[in-house]
Amino acid sequence: MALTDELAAAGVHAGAPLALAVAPGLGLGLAWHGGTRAIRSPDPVTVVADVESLAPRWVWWTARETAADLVAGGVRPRACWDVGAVARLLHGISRDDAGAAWAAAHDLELPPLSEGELTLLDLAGEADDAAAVRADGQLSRDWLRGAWTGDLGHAVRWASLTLDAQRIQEDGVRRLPDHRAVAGASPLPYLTALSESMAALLGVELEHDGLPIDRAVLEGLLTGTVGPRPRSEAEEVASRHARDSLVWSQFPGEPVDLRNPANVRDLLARVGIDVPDTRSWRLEPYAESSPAVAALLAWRKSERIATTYGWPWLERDIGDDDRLRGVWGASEGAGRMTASSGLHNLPAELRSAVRPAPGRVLVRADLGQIEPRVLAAVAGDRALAAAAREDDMYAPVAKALGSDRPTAKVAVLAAMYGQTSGPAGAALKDMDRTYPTAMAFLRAAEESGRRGVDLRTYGGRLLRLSSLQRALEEAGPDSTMAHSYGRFARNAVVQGAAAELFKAWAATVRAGLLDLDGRIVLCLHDELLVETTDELSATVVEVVESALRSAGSWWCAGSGVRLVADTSVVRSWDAAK
DNA sequence: TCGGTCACGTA
DNA sequence: CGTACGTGACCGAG
Repeated sequence: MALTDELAAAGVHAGAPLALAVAPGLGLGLAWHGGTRAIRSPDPVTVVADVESLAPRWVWWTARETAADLVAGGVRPRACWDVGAVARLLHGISRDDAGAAWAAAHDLELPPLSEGELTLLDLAGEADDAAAVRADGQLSRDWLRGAWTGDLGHAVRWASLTLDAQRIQEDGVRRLPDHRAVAGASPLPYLTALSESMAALLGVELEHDGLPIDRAVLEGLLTGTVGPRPRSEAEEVASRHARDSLVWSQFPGEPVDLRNPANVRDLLARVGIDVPDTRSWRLEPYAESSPAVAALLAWRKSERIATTYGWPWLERDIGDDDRLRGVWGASEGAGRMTASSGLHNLPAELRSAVRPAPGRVLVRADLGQIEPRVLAAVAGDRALAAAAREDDMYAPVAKALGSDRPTAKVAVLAAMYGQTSGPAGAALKDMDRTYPTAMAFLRAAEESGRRGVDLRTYGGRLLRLSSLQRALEEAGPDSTMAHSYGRFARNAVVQGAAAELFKAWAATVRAGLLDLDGRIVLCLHDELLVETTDELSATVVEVVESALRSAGSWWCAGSGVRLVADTSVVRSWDAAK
C-alpha cells in the first residue's frame, strides 16, 4: 500500500493539520489528529513531496527551521500552520522559536534564548532532560537544540508536541473576537493565523528565490553614481576623495570630514548658514541659492549609495545567479514584513536594475490607499467606508470636509499618525465632526498606548503595552513617553491591520501561482512583485487581482470598504508608476 | 567592542 | 512633537 493511501486511510485529508518533524538523513515523524507515523528515509524531502499530494495543512514550529530544506528541494507546500508565527500573533511575543511558542501556549514564562541566560531554576529543570517536556512544563533544552533528530521515535514525539501546540493555538485564536459585522464561517483571527503562517513560509521562499537583478544595469548605475568598482584599497580611497573634493571645492577653508555632522555644521557656518542640525530637509531650502549646499546634498545622495547600496553591497548580497537575497521577517513590530539587504529601502534610482532575464517579466501590483481603507474597515466607520468605495477615497473625503484634496489627505494621514501640529491640526477638527467613529477608534487606541493597556489588531495580533504600564505610570500622562506610545498605538492598529490584510492577499496570490511558472519575488508593505514569463503575464495579472477580490471578500466583509490595486506588467521595477 | 546619535532609504 | 523598520558612519565609554 502506498504511503499516501495509508495516511489517507488513517485520516490525513486535505486541509487537515499534519505535524512534521524532519530528521535529516534519517526520516521524519508525522502526527495528526488520530495518529502518528515514523517514516525512515535517507531523503525525507521526497517523502514530504509525496505526502503533499494529500494537500494537508503542514504544522511546524517555524517555516525557517523546517521548510527551508523543503523549499530548497523544490517543494512548495499548499498550506501550513506556523506555530511560531501564530505565537507572535496570539501572544504578541517577538520570538518564534519552539521553546517560546510552547511556553506562551502553556502560559509559562518564556525560556531564555541563549545558554548565557541560563538561570539556576533552569539548570534544575535540565535534570530530567531526557524527556521532551520537563517537570516545569518547558520543552527540554536538549530537544530544542535538536537532540530528537537522532531517533525516529523522538521525531514522532516532537511532531506530536508541535501538533499539541497547534491545537492549543487554534483554540486560542478561535476564542478571539471577530469584529466584522457579519456572521461568518471562519473567525477572522483564525483566518489571520493561516495567512500569517503562509507569510512565514513565503518569507522562506523569498529568501531562497531572491529578487532578479540585471547586473550590467546595476553596475552601470553604480559607476555613474559612485565611480567604477575599486580594484584596490588605494582606488577606494581615491574614489572617496574624488567625491569629497566636489564638496570641498565649493566651500572656503580647509577640508573637513563630511561624514561627521558636527564638522559639516561648522563647514556650513563658513558660508553663513547656521543650522541646529544638518539633515537634508533642513538644508533643502538653502540649496537653490547656495551651490555649496547643493553640492553637499548631492554628495549625501551618492554617499548613501556608496556606503549602503554600493559595490560591497552588490558583492555581498547579490548571488552569482544575479539574485538579490536578504533575510525576511514575516511580522516585526506592529506586524509588517521586514527584509534586510536593502530589499525594503532600495533607492528609487536603482530600481531599474531589478529586472528578470529575457523572456520573463515582473507583474507589479500595489494596493491603493490601503491604510485609510483599512481604518474605515477596522473602525466600522460607515461614512469613511462610503468614501472607501471610490477609486480615490480622498476625493469624497475632501468633499465631506469641505476642503481640497491635498488637505483631506494630510488630515487623514495626520489622524492615523497622531500628528497634532501644523496645518493638519485644523483639519483634524473637521475629521472629528465628519468621521467620529474612526476618530474615536483611533483615540481609544492612543489612550491604550498612553496608559499601557494591551491592544489587539483587527486580525487579533496582541500589541503588548501592559509591559510598559509601570514605566508609563511613573512618567505620567503628559510625559513624552506617554505621548510617544500613544502615537505608536494609534498607528499600530492601522498599520498592523493593513499588514495582516496584505499578507492575506499575498498568501492568496501565492496559492494562485502554485501551478504556474510565477513566483512572488518581493513584498513591500502594500506592493507585490511577481516574476513570471511573457506568455503568462496576463494570467498572473488576473491571479493577482482575483486574489485581492477573494481576500477582500472575507477581510472586509460587512464593512462596505472596497479595495483597489494598481497592477501592471513591466520589464523592470521602475517602469511603472 | 559596545550602545547612542545622526543620517537617510523605503512604505 | 506624525508612524514603522534596516543600514552605515562616527562618537564616547568600556
